[in-house]
Amino acid sequence: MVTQPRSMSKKDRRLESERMIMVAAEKVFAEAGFGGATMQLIADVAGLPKANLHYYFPTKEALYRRVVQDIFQVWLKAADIFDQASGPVEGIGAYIDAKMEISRRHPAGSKVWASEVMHGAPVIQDYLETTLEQWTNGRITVIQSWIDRGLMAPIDPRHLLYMVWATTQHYADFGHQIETLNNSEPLTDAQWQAATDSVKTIILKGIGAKSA
Amino acid sequence: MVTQPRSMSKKDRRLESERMIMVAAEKVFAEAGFGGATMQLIADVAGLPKANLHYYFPTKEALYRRVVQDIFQVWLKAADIFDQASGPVEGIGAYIDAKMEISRRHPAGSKVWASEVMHGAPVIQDYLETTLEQWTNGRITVIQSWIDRGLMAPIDPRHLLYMVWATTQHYADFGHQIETLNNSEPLTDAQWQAATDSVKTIILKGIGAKSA
DNA sequence: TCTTATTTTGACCATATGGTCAAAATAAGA
DNA sequence: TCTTATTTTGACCATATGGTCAAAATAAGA
Repeated sequence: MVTQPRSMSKKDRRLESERMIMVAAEKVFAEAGFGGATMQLIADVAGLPKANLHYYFPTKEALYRRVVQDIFQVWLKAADIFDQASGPVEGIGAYIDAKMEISRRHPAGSKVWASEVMHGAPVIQDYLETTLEQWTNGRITVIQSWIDRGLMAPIDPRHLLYMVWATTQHYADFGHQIETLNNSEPLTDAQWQAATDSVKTIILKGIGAKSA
Repeated sequence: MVTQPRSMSKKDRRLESERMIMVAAEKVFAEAGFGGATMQLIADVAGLPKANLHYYFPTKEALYRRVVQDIFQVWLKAADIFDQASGPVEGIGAYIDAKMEISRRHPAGSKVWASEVMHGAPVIQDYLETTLEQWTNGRITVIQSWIDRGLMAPIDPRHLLYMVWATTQHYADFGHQIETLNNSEPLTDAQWQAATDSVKTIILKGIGAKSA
């Protein structure tokens, strides 16, 4: 099946077209913002006529909404690591690893998310109030239990979470600035590793984390 | 002079109009992004007819450019504190204080800056390559000297700076998310203080900072 | 008071953009 | 092979938006 797939099934075409559009949309929304993105540009990037986008996604906003929801899922998944950890060194360490990896692999998604929140979360406000709040409270409980067991210093778990989010996402959202300050070169594997190590070292030491 | 200033001098009118427009523009650009902002909305917020904006600022882009440049100046100024410090506890501590204060007082400015950088810095790329790079290298030298004098652990100064930027600006850029997770209430004075303290505690402890 | 330079403003224009529509193409099933 | 349901696409439309312009208003100076 290496040569021409010639004709795909209707179902496959649909899935493939939707995927092409979503990928293109994520990229364009990240680079231009919701207001600056045009359906025509997304269509060009996806390699489809503009009218076709409107066949799959009724409006620009509906397409944007789907992109943001997708990103939120990736974001949540990375958080699972937290729970199966025995203590802060493992849990927060692994969470930082996962979030740095996402920043590296999905910078566009991170930017779309940042942009959405910065503009007051017009589209995912309900997610913030439900899913995100629950997730956050759950993690706060876990961190608090580590504090209670003497596995880390009595830091406000909330601000610790914000610091992890801020720092890891910064490498995606402000990637352009970081690249410019790196002689306009993308970070190498080694530099990403050094960045991740620095972040982990400072935070884990900063909260006095002990292995369980 | 408490009552009607009735007629202002031409010079004053010019200055006041420009100021009104800049303030309105910062707000609207922060809330809607460059692409989503309209000259009409900026005019409405400024309380002036749209045609008047174009008398003072030839194009939307020129107005945006001025807003971004203004923000960059505030940003740079906060950094002066760094130099007159005797060691990391004082220098980085004061820098975090200053940046948290900016996040609190000028959230719109911070958002415009974040948005500009996220979209590849189309307007202030030259500043990133010149002023920002020089400032960064200068501060790296200072931090390195602290490390050499044994006043802090051998952390890569670059990643330390990124962490400070990321964390402090997060409280402005993601202020909406933080507010949502705070029962949809803005942070109180005490909460801002607690946030600032948390950030300072974790980072200063994380880099093993010693008073000079 | 009169003239001039600057500032303000409503009306207007060209263009870009989100979205629609109907005809053509194509896969699925009879 | 033939019919039907789904998908694709070029052409088109209404509207929003950045920007222009000339007339009116206003402050500065003679």
